[in-house]
Amino acid sequence: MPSDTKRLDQALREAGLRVTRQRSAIVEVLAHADDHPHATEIHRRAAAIDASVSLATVYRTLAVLEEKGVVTRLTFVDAPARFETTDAPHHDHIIDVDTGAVVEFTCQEIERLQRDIAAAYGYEITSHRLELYCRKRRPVTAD
Amino acid sequence: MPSDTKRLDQALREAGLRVTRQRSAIVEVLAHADDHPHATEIHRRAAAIDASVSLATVYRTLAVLEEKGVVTRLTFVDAPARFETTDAPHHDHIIDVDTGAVVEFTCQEIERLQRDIAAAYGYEITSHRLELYCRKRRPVTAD
DNA sequence: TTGCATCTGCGACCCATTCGCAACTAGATC
DNA sequence: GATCTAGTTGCGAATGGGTCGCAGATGCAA
Repeated sequence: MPSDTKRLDQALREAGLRVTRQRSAIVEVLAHADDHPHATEIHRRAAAIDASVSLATVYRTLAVLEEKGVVTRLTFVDAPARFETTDAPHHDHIIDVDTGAVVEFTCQEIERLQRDIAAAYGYEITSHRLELYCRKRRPVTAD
Repeated sequence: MPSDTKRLDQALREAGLRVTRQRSAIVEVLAHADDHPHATEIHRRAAAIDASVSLATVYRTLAVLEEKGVVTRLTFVDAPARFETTDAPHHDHIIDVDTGAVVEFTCQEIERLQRDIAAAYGYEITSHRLELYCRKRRPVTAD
């Protein structure tokens, strides 16, 4: 039971939300996931903990947690939404187009440039999205 | 009839595709659009030129043009896909969250940083997406 | 233990997008 | 210009991620 589980359970409680069996199962799954699963996958895993968890409840719980800022929804190109716990303050993503793997990264320099650009057009950034769809570089061989 | 229309018509022909009334209407709409319309809006406008254009054909034509690299599909958060002609080599987008307006911008510095980051993780970028969801800055007033 | 507002499962529904299919047509060939 | 046929089309049904309404279940405060 990582502290993440408690943290998320706590988040539910603090938000004035009831801690139900279903929500606990979902939160447990999120706390253990390190692979940005999508809703159906979260449902599959949560159902393994508590068979009564329905997909609708998974979506509802994810929506609630997202609203509370505890979970972040990632919407990549041509794919169902994926989810991650909001533990790190902010980061962007590299998506391996071959495997679907997701790598997180941060770059303060880019963040700064973004703010500058927005400001230049008279805007303030409310949120942003930076995704690099990538392919593993072939290791350098003697061919 | 801007040259864009001819360019797109040409693209159809060069790609070995037939230039039909429907496609001409759709291409005409795209050539004139400067507001990144979504499929339904493109359909509405194309139907005004040729009432026989169906929504299915709009989607099919957009898919074909996208495949040929003549049109780019923009998939923003919580919104149907929008489309733009691929005239400028590359740019990213600022989306006004209040009005839905889209502003294009480029930043070579960010492009470079992206490549560096991907490389640091052993990746090559195949495509990327950078969107700034923004709100107009309140003009400075004496409050 | 009770009371009830919050949650839940279920199945219907929504909305953007795609697909199957028979009818149509661009445009190469005669 | 008439013919031929593979590429296109409109229609309506299907798909798929996600949401909703409702009646029944259940945290949890009292």
